[in-house]
Amino acid sequence: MTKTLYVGNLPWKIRSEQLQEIASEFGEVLGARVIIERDSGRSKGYGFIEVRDEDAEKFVAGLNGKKVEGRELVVSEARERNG
DNA sequence: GTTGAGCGTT
Repeated sequence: MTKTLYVGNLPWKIRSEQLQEIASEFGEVLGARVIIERDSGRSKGYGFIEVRDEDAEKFVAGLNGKKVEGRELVVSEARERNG
């Protein structure tokens, strides 16, 4: 089973592939997705990662507050899209 | 050439 985590406070330059590499140091990242504005092509400054449900707590503990490009990431379990 | 709390584009 997998769990989706919300990742906020991302630097503007960060993309999905960067996010996956950053998160991969805490475990296996099954998927990463940084929200990019369709109009401007720039990052919204937050994204989501998909990880093992059993590893989700480790990602939250590791990524939350992690310094990336001089900014601390904010990680928590993502909300449900249908809600 | 900018900005900074939040929860998902085509």
